[in-house]
Amino acid sequence: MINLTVDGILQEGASASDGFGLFTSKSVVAMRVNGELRDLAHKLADGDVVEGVEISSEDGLNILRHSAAHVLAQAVQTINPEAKLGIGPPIRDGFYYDFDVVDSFTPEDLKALEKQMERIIRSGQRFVRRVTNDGDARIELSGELYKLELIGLKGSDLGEGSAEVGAGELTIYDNVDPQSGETVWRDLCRGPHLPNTRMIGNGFALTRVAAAYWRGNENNKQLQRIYGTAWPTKDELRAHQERLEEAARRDHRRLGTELDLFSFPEEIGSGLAVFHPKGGIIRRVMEDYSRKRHEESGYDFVYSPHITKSNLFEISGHLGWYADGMFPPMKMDEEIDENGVVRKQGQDYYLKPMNCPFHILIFKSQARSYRDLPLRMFEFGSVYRYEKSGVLHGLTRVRGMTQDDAHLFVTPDNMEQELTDVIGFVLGLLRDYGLDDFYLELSTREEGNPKFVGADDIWEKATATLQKVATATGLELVPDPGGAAFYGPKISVQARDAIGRTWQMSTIQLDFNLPERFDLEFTAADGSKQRPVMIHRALFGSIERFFGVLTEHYAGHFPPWLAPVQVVGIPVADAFSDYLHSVAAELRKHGVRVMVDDSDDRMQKKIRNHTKDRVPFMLIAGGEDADSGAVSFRFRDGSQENGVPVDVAIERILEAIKTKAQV
RNA sequence: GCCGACUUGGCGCAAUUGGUAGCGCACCUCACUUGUAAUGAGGUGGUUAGGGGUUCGAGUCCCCUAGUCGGCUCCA
Repeated sequence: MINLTVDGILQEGASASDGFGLFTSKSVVAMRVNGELRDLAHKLADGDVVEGVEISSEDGLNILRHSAAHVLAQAVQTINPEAKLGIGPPIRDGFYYDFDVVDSFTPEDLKALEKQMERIIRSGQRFVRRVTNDGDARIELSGELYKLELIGLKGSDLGEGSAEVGAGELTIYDNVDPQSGETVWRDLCRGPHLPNTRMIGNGFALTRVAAAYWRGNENNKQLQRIYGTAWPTKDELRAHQERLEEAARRDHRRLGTELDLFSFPEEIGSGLAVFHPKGGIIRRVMEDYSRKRHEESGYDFVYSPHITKSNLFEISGHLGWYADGMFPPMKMDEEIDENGVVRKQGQDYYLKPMNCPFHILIFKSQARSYRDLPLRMFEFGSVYRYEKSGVLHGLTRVRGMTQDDAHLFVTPDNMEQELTDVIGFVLGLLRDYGLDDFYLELSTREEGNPKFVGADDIWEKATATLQKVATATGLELVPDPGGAAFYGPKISVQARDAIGRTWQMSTIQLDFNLPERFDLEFTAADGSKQRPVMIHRALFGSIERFFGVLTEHYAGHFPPWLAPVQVVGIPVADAFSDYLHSVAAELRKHGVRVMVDDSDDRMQKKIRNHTKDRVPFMLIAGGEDADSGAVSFRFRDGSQENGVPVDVAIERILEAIKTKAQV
């Protein structure tokens, strides 16, 4: 008889000695004992504080997925005993397991492995924890070289490998066949696990195979990784798969083709996009509005060339630490005349990977006074970065892009006000584009790491300032210690889209390095020379990327102010084309992007076409409408409103455009 | 960059074990003139990403190059 506190209630003289006795609900799959996750089989001691872990909780799902990963590994080694085990942790929505195998897995292999997993699951093997020690484990797992490496690393920072060996005792989980009582498989593992494999149920699926570097280091061997997903029920698995399908339907690469917005012609090269007329309208409207807002907020518009002599990026330091990410130089060789005299000096020119040094030169073009500051320079600056081929992804990771880039040169005294203004500006503008669910991330330096440049006091002041202005927004603030660039701390704005995915949008970054390198200064009120602080800030990140994010956010249903075609007129029959043309002419006078579909398709076909094209307003007119001076609205969702007087219809359309409403 | 898969007319897809490229949409022509998601008929269009090889014969097999996709690593 022991005393336990179970789910917050004190049980004196409890008869149960483990979780099986304590929790009768089948949905409790593990427990927290004094804060530590334990198997249900864990023997409880007097005074323990115990909480049941529901399978649908975050901990429960992780345990389910981790157990599924074990079953996958067992299945792989059943089919291929030569496979060596890497690590197999739970991840968001699922799990993976890494294997060292001679031949990589195929989709057919996955089918076979799923079948094998089902067999293991149905056999109801028990997961049994066994404490071991380094020496015994090394003997027992002598064939598993990766596991041996993990044993050697026990206690150090393993990242995802921490599912294998934790800080406490070294443990192995045996899979015990319930009929024979024999151990049929084992894995080095910290646990905990489900009581038995049967509880994994049928809500799992293997999803894909991929290569992954052992312990995440690209200098290490690549292992074959199998990804899977696992849920408490088949229905939840199905719901997850439907979420993936919804994301696929919204994929901007697919919509870019379907809606004729942009393409990546192979002839131009990887990661280099062209915008088609319809995408061009959206982009231009995005840019126009951004320009207008910047103008209203006191930014100066500047322009700079796409290429520069190497010298500029030597001063900035980019060639020193970032040359791999830049396109290689255009070499202008020196010319020597017949007398051996250098007529023209050789030069390397580079495509710019960033705009800051150019803006700095504008700052330096004259002596600056504290009265000039803050100085805010804005440019839609096109930059080129030689991203590795494997990382390119639609518009969100490209090699040529245009940043909505600004650099603010401020005095240390300006800093707080300026940062407050910038963050307000950023959030306001993002909201205008239809994103309104944000959180902030504050990236700070790692204490004691010498790679971070700049004086301690200015780091402290800058970090405190960022913290203060970020907190003042009232948004959730996630710390990112050690995530700062070496030259300064930053705030990044993370936005959640319509289906809950988060995208890193704007960054606001302080820079103590470039003002130093370029020896920037201004004359203070007391006549002394002082160094300004630089703030880098991009709202969209890049226009291309933001375009991609908005496309996915709206699933192609751009709000009227952004839609390439805002209104399309559809006559019920040819005879009503002229009537709709006159309505269109009136709309056009107000700057509305409108067309009348007077092709000889049938009306139903036109409705179908323009619905698929995501035109926000379809205006339909036939005899009834023409007679009464009205039109009928049809919207993208299929709803309709008939007999709306033309002037009312026009007013509604103009209002929706003006207010940036979604329809 | 690494591992794997993939690349067939503008788009989406077919083509038994290698036997000599088809379909839908789009496009063009003609007819039809229609009240809320596909009118009918006819037609144009591909040396199967590019190059090389094996073979009597290659979209199908092999190699190289480019591109795409999924991951890994990376993202100043």
